[in-house]
Amino acid sequence: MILPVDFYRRPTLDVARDLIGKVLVHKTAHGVTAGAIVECEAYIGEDDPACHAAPGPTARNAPLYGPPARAYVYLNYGLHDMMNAVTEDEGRPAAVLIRALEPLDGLPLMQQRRARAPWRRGKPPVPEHELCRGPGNLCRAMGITLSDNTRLLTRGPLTIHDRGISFDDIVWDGRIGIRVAADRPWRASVAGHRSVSGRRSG
DNA sequence: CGTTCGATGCACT
DNA sequence: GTGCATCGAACGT
Repeated sequence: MILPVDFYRRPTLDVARDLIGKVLVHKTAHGVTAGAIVECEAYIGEDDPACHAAPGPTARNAPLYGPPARAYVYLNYGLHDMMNAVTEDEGRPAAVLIRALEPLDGLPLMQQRRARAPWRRGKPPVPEHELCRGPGNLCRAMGITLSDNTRLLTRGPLTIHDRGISFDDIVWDGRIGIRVAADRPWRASVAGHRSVSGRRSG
């Protein structure tokens, strides 16, 4: 079942929690890839210094101000595409950053896309649980790029589904990789899952 | 085990 | 010109 628009039109922390275990699906000419979300982060409003809406409306962050259930994709560090799901009502800029997936479908295609990265040339294949570990890596493995920005997530090539997967032990931590407001516990992840980014404990 | 640092493109000031 | 919601290699314990 594809998640309806009303799934996203809710408080962003609720959406982030409920996105854990949901399945991101991308269909392209090369084939279908899919993975279960095991890590994501909430970015909520102009009062959140780490949210792209903090400076107020700009050309880049316009999708955050738009209606929910759309993708907000942007380029970071000149190298990595980042994919968010826009949440809450139009005019309330907020989104959930998808940070890691457990690969489910199209693993060979994921492998192929990861191997095509310039810095991976001539390197051994990526282990399965690392294919979609980290926001930049998952976009590369899934073939998600800037051209998917503003796309509706309720139909078309890029969708998020409920396949009845659920994880126990969902934990909240501070968001990763930001230099401001890193103390807000707005990062949801599956405890101990091998595809979750950041420090591994064993 | 840990920390540092370069690659790389574009939005924003 | 500056600074990223990163990745992974290189180096120091």
